[in-house]
Amino acid sequence: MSRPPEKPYRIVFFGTSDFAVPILERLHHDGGFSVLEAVTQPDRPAGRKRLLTAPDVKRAALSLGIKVHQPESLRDEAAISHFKALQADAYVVVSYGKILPGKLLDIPRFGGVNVHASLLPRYRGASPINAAIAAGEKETGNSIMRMDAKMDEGPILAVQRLPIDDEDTTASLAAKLSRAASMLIGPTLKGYFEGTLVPEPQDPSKATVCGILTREDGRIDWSRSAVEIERLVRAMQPWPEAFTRWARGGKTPLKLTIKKATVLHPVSRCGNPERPGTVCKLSDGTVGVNCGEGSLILKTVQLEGKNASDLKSFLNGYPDFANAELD
RNA sequence: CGCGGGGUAGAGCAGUUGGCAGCUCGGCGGGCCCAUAACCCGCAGGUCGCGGGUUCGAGUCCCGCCCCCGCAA
Repeated sequence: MSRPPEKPYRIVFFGTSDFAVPILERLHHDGGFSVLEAVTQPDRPAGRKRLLTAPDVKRAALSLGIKVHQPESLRDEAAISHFKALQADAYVVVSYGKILPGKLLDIPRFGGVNVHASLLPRYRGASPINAAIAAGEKETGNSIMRMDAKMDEGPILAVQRLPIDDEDTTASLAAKLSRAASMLIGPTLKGYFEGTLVPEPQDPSKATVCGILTREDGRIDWSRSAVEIERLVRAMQPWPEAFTRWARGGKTPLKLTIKKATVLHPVSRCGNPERPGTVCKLSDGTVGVNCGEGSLILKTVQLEGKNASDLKSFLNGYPDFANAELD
């Protein structure tokens, strides 16, 4: 506001995944900022063909005409001198995927500002959206903080809250959060730069931490409750996806991904109260699975090697699934 | 050349040593019933992913290509 448009703040953007893209775009189109370059992870081999793949932020930056920088390391002398030469006012960091060393954060006069998709100090760490859904939270949000050397522990500049819908997956919720954060980033940066926003320290006694997800985090433990498993299905979308194993006819078990499920009953089981993981066919033609507590209706599944299909179709091809034991 | 599974009716699948292309669901028509995601009768619907080859004959065997999926990231 007090800043004339010919002197925009000089920003270096650090980001990698698609979550960061709307925020980068917003900053780029905001006349109050000049995005000097987008720092993102190097292209990596990905996909079935092991093709070298560019991060989403790289593609977005290129189409916006923003210079892209993909250092292997931020800790060598070359990196330090590169960033010193940029003479940025601040770094904006959104799901970059690497820790920024303190030495780097000390370079710009306003340091680093990070967007984190949780209501800090809860869900610090690498998978805040997944963790919030899996825990059954009713709301989550974004926190914009000033960065310090420790992970997600810096003082808070701004918070926005967002309800978690019963149907939300990590994919759908991340899209909402990303869009929301893109609206908040500009005003927050300006407030911070101009001193009207006072960073508030986090209360460490309320902190929780979530780690980076692995494939195994998607494995379904049928001894858990139906409510928890249904949340897991949504929390693990789009990756790694909730899965179980089906040893069809005693053959080698195949991975069965549960793409959509609903809670049949939170407490009681379907069919005979067998061991958890037992499938039972219901009178209306749908299929339930007994859990440690309650039972789950499967809606959409995908067997290893096959395309995803709804349960009705699946049963047409695999009628024996109605009596399957899942593991 | 990273490893592996797959492509057959609208959907999901089966198809044996090469020998008339099948099952379940869905669709259409008819029947039955107080009633149904129930049951009975009938009908339609296929360039078997694409292109070559072997053969009297290929969904099936051989070669090339495309696409989907799991592992791996």
